[in-house]
Amino acid sequence: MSTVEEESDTVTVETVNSVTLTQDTEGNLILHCPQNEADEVDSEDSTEPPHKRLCLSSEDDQSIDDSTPCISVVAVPISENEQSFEVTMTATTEVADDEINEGTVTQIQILQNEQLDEISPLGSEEVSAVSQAWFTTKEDKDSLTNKGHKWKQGMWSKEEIDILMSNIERYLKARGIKDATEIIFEMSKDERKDFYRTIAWGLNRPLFAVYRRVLRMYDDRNHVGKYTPEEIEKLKELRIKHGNDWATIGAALGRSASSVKDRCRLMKDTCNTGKWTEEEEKRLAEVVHELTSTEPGDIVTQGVSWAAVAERVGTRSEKQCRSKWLNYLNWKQSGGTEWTKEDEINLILRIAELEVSDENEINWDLLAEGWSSVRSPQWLRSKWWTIKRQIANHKDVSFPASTDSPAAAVDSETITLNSGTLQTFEILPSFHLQPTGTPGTYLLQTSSNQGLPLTLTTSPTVTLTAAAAPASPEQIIVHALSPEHLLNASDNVTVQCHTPSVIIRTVATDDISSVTQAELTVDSHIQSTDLTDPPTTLEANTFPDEIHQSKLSDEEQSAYIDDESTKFSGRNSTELIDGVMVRTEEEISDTDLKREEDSHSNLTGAYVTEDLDSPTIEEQVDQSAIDDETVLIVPSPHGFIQTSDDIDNESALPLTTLADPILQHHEEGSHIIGSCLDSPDSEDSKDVEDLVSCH
DNA sequence: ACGCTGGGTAAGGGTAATCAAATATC
DNA sequence: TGATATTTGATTACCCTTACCCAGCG
Repeated sequence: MSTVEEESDTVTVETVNSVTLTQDTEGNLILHCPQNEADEVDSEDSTEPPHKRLCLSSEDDQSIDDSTPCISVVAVPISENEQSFEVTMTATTEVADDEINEGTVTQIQILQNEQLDEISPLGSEEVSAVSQAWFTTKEDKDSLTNKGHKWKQGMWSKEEIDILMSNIERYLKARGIKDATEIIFEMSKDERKDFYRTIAWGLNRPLFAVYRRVLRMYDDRNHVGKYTPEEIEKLKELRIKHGNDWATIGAALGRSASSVKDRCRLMKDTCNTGKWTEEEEKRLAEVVHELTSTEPGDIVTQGVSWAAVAERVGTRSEKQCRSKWLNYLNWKQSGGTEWTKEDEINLILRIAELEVSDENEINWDLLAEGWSSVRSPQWLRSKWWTIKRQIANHKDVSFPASTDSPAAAVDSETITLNSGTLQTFEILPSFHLQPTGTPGTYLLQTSSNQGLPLTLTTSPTVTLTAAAAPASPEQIIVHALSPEHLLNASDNVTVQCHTPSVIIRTVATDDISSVTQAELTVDSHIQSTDLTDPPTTLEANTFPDEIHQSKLSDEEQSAYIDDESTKFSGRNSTELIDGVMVRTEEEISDTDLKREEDSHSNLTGAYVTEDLDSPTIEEQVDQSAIDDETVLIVPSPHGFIQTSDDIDNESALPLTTLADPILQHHEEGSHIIGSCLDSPDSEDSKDVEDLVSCH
């Protein structure tokens, strides 16, 4: 506990650890802490620089939570021998000032590095050490590496940029500076002392990486866009005049040095453009193999000096050579096969199986290994990106969902299918399943600021989320359709999911008391599906009773089960109907075809086909009832299909916690929400492939 | 003189977005 | 068969790391 006294330009805060906080005339808060006392809480090897973090907490000691202002500062010894260290708390001035001005009692804790883990998302000793190191030399890097430090490389994630921007913002605020460019481009090194170090906090990147990024971000000569023919001409002249003095050339062109440097790399007097001739390709292959000491037919994706290759090829730039080789020629020469839809699905599944928390963790080399239709790891990565880009909100969706939330949280991957074609794939944040009181019935809830986990774009789209929460006894797959998709069912939509059995039914508005709710109904006592046996059959008689049927379309419904396959089948083929149709599809493998033959044999085939005499969606859902909801009901693999009673809307409904965010995000109105429960104990269930068609 | 700090530069491997040509589909 | 949509190849603006350099300072 500490008391605060306020002075004209200096604030001193005494703490239990006798830490002294002062504010200088520039508004910086400076912490003074006797070394011996710091040692009490810092048992670190004294050879390690003291990286401490201050935590301000209110008197009621809410400990460390979101409501508690936490601050990050670097504690740097004033000198090796002095018994104190000094900290500049630029990032937290506002919080500190508030506390101080209000005269509240503030507690300052000095946490050891280990403790930082508890309060900082990225906080760890490694993070501190890395983000405060410039890495000037190879030795610096090796030294940190040898100490077990690791740091992030590659493209900056949105989260990292957010942290950086936030750090900069707080730095500016603390010093009353309006524009960061003042610091970056106008201040002297001395004036901006500690700027980069301060804003690097919380980032697991070396200081020079932060420095680079900040320079790029705030350099208005960067991001200027495409070079005009005039600029190119001028660039050529300047290049002759100034050689590799990129800074000078850039200044003359109003471009950043790196921009003009990069542009010059693309301009080679002898460069051809357009289609490669056979002769060029031949030469490229020869040069690559020669320079890498490999043989024709070998797969070469790394360790190639493209500048050297381009030099020898003569008619192409290094970029052109690299692109041609990695995206075509090497694959062609080594007997690669064509990329198919199955490959695409396979890619999605393989990535899902990796269960990596960050896309950057994906080892594309490993993933591409032995995959004949993959042209190169780099190519595969871009393929993945292409798939992702097809999702409208892919930029807003973080890669993985964390799985360590309570049982009700389900991590999901989403696959969007459009008109029978696999369109997109993404992994979404957690969903929350809430028991409704009706056994086997859950509510699906998305996190507060998360949009509907469904990609409902201009064309009929079904999004399917495949749950992968190991802790959840019943995994869930959800997909949805906008009402338009049902009403304008001129397109076929097929959803494939990894569950042993799927049954879809629709529920009219009247059946649902709240239009803002989405209901997932799961019945666990229906017929059990033996996933260990190849084609498993879902019995037709397990299908919903009159109530269900009244909500189902006239069309046949079927569920397809394939426990052998770990892949999604490629395409679909569904004819359209009015309403909702559940139907088995099969298209790729012989096995599938065989099952198709058995589709009407409920007990032996992989399919369950049912003819339901029910109104069509069009009949049930009129425009005035746009908020109607359609529920897809999917039985647990080990369970049974729910009876009509179970699915009774009245029993299932009063569920108000769900869906508002979903529906609000999608004004189209009603959606079909379906769930597939995956068996908790069966790995096989993951290998099950279901095809459900909705029309 | 030397090591450290805090930058700074050039080179080049790489990514992601866009454009255009080729091909498929309606 | 022609229009349109989709796929694929090529291009390019921009990003990031590596390796090296340098001035100022204690």
